[in-house]
Amino acid sequence: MVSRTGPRRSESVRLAVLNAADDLLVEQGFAGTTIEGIATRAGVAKQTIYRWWKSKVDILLDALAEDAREALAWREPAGTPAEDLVTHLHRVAGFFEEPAGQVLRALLGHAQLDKDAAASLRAGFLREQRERDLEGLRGIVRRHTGSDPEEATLVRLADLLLGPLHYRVLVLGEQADTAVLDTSARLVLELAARQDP
Amino acid sequence: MVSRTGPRRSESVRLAVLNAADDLLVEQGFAGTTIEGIATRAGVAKQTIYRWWKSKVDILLDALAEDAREALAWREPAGTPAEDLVTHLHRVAGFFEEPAGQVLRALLGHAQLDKDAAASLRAGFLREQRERDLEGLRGIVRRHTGSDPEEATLVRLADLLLGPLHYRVLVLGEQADTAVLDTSARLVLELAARQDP
Amino acid sequence: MVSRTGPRRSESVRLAVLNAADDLLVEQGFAGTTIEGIATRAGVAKQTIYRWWKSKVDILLDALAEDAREALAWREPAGTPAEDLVTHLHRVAGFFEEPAGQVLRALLGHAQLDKDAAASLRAGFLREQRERDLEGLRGIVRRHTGSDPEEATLVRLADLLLGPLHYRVLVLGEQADTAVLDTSARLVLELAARQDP
Amino acid sequence: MVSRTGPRRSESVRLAVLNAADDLLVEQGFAGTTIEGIATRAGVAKQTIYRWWKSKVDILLDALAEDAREALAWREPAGTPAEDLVTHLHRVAGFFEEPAGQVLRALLGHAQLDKDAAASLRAGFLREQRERDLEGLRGIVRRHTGSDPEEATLVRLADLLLGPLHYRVLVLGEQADTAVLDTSARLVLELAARQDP
DNA sequence: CACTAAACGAGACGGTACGTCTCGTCTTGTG
DNA sequence: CACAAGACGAGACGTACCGTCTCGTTTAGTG
Repeated sequence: MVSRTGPRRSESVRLAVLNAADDLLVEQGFAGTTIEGIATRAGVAKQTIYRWWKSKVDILLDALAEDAREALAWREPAGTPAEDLVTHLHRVAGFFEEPAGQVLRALLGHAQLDKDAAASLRAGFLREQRERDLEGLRGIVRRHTGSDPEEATLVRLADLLLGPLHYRVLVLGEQADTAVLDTSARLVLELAARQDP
Repeated sequence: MVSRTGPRRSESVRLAVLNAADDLLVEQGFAGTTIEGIATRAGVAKQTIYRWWKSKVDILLDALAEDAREALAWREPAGTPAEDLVTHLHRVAGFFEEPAGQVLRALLGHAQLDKDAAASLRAGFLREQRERDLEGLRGIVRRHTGSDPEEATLVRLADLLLGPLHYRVLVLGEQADTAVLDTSARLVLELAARQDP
Repeated sequence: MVSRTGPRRSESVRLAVLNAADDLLVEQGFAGTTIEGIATRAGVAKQTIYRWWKSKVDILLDALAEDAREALAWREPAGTPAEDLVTHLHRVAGFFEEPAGQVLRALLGHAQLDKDAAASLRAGFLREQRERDLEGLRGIVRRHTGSDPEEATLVRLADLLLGPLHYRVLVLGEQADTAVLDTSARLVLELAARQDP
Repeated sequence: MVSRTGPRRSESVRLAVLNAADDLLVEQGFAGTTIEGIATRAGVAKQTIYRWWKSKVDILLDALAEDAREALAWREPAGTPAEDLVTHLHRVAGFFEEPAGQVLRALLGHAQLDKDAAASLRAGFLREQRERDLEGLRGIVRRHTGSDPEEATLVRLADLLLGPLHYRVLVLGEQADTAVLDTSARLVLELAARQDP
């Protein structure tokens, strides 16, 4: 006999918790986002939260997976490789202004403070996003040069492409401007064409 | 008459607190670095800490100022501009492995979680470091090309130089490798020479 | 539907707190009886104490109610009215030497220092004890004289009976001796018989 | 050589401290009367207070000595012994309503909580006041009966005289009314005349 | 249609750290 | 050298959440 008796996990509870966490993060910041607060706001018992999530970081990771995958996905070709690349970069930059982007920012920030949280984030969302980024960039380069770059080269191109943007946002705390995004994109394509970096 | 009567702020207390905070951050992480713990470790009363610092972040900012300025300074020319630039980048990358670098990492992480902390960090240490970086890079470019870059160009070059490194460390959580640092440095000098980006 | 869901107040916690408070008062005195100390000694969290009591005085009032009612009760007739009256007085005098008597002494003392505490003590324990005293004395007088005294007379008799005892203990800080207790008792019965004061 | 060099204890400081303590006790109660508060209100440094007094109780004892001696003194005969006795009792009852009476009440209350404070109070003010009371009562009895009472008798008479009053004020927290004071006084004189109690 | 059995709300509990308050001591410069 | 000013170590205050643990109630299958 396989199936259990009794009630199943309530999907409405799950969504209420994720939404409450998202809302609190935007309204109260990371420190103000407490399990106690999420429970109250979601109309849920603390025990119910602890039944399904290990910590508030775990909740936010869940919320992020729900929201960020699509927002940071590489889209189908819609113009020249250069245009598509710049468009993607701008989408990423814009993402950091949205609520879901705030969640990512908070998780990246918390990852600097907590090795376990860092491991979870990197083993899950960041690893997948890194794969999506490399795959997306590989497609752009292929369309631009007609051939696939080597893996090591691709990795370095991705760092050059995404590094300045993240540096502006995470370290300098400023929105990335068009100039720096355009430069990054142009450079990456130029280097890819040279087959040199 | 200018000078106050009564005892003055004790410098030994100040140093004991900064050291205790540094030590605890490395040993226990950011969450484990509590005011209570710092006070105990430093052999100091909590009230004394609250008299001089607003929060543990404030303490860490103070500790950072004490330790990081020199470590992240641009040195006098010692080789070709390219050599000096790569050397500097490696020094920055190495800094993140040191205790003081852990403090910076923690503060950058916490800045993603707390707007006030972000403002303090950016109004103080990061603004000064940004100035040092721009000034240092300006000197390198001048020696490399014989003339000063425009300010807007310089800013973009700095983002290209430092972005990939910080992206590797803060987002991907890996040490920056020689390949990516060399590429960043080489590219920046090439762009500076072209006077184009 | 009446009953709440969830866990109920733990009686064992309540008793542990009351006992810890009693013990600390005797061992450390009133100032040394801190909420922190009670919590530690009772093996209880501070928050648990604050959930059920407003202050340490509130705890001591609770402890007093638990212990003092019986000790200060008027007993069934066991001899002549005069004998019973003297016996009761000696029991009251002896009570001040016991731990529970120390609690009452402390609360009476603190009531001189804090109007709120005074109000709590008088609205609760002291009012009830006053009623018990008047009722007990009324019974003695009835047995002695064959009729009930007037209420105003009864009040004055109670003050004459209990005043010297409390004056010795609280003001002079000496144990009440047999002579003064006997005199008080004898006088009160004499006055009651005269139906005069 | 007797006299010291340098400044002497400042009498104005002494009075400022005593007044500040008195005022604070009336305005803020005993707990609100802190050394820190007294120092601020008196415009005096804490150290200066600790130089001359051991604690706030010590200050209040000092203030009491200044104010209460006269108020609780037995006056010269002005009428019949009975009249003088009742008058004195009313003066004592009234004293508890005055600021200086509040100080005595606070010190009596605190004496229930602190053995050291109790010892100081009883070794000083209370012992002297007890002597004044016995002496005063002895004079009244002598005038009333023509002879001196025995010492043991005198003590018991004093307890009967003052006990009900103090019981009303300190335990029941009510003002002593005329009826109880008159009864006490009348009884004491009657017993003295009988030469019996 | 009972009879399980788990999910859920509520919330008591032992803890830990928070930031504040006052204590009594010690230090420094002024009159 | 008394004094004002105030830094300092100490430690209790009352609060906020933590994560764990009962409780009764509700909701599905199972027999």
